[in-house]
Amino acid sequence: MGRHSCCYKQRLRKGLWSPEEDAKLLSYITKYGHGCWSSVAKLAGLQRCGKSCRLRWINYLRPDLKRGPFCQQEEDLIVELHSGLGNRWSQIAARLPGRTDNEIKNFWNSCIKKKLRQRGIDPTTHKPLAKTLTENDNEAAKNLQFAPVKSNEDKLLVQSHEVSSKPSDFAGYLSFQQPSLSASHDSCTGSPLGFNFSAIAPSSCSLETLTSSISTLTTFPSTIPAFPTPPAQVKSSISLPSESSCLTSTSNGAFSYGDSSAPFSWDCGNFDRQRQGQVHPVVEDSKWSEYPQLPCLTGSPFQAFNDIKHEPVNFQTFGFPQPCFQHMQ
DNA sequence: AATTTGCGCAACCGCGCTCGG
DNA sequence: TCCGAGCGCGGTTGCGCAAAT
Repeated sequence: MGRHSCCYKQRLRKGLWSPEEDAKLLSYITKYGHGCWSSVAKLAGLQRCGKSCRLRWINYLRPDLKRGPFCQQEEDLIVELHSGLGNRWSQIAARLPGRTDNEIKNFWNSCIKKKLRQRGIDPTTHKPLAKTLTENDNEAAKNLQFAPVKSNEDKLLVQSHEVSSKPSDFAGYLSFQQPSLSASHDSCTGSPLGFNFSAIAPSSCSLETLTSSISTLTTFPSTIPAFPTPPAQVKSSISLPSESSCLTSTSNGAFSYGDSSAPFSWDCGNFDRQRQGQVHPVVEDSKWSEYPQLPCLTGSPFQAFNDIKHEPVNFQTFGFPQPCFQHMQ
């Protein structure tokens, strides 16, 4: 813990607050409110800088603080919000009454990060850890990713990753596991955009098995928020990740509304942290030829993978509600 | 029993923004 | 328009305690 330069100049106290200091600050703010923090310090008779007083009040003395350990519901909400907002702790805290940004940040860094990693999820991207992205094609094939996601009948889930296990495990895993889905939201409107789900596929599992296993997973849990009603007319869209990010990104099958000229668009997900939660621009029909196109991936995932595995291309889009497949390497 | 290591959390740092003079 | 003070936020530090050695 360092000390503010103003504290040096004015020989102000640093470090932990004593109960007496807390009492002074609490008593003063309860009576008069805080107003200008630099004057609070003086008027309350504290040898502290205003900044320190503000922090102490916000993180500890405020009467509406909840305290105590985070419950599972709060933890889930933090993960969900973080997937859309990133490290914007103050915005996340605004959605958790009684919790401070500092508290949430500490909880994230000390607990949640670790838990996510244990589950094979990258805490930064909220996507499966991409440990095999640089390995050879055979290895990449085991990590084939299935992007979308949702059919007209509110069915179908997403995607695979790898793990070493018996082929038979995979079918069982998908069939019996109630997946922990996380919803992604539009950061502007707050409306749900899509869902992330990762299932673990054994490395020895054939892609045919994998495909059939996915098809057995057909029901959304009832807790998933309502999906936005798609408009009558749907327009395909494409968004462009940066050249570097496209090599390491994963897909979550997010839906997004386009701008006013495009009633609805859908893409294969978020490509890097900067773009997460943003509404991607809709590409005009006439501009499509300017972008790298993949083969139409309406066949099996296996075929799709074979078609695109050597292409350093971003992704493929389809009109809602067609599923598509994506692969990164 | 003494020492080391790891972890959680409170508090500080430093940057960028806003606002008033 | 410029400048400085104040504020808010995300990142970082280091204290204190418990577990491990």
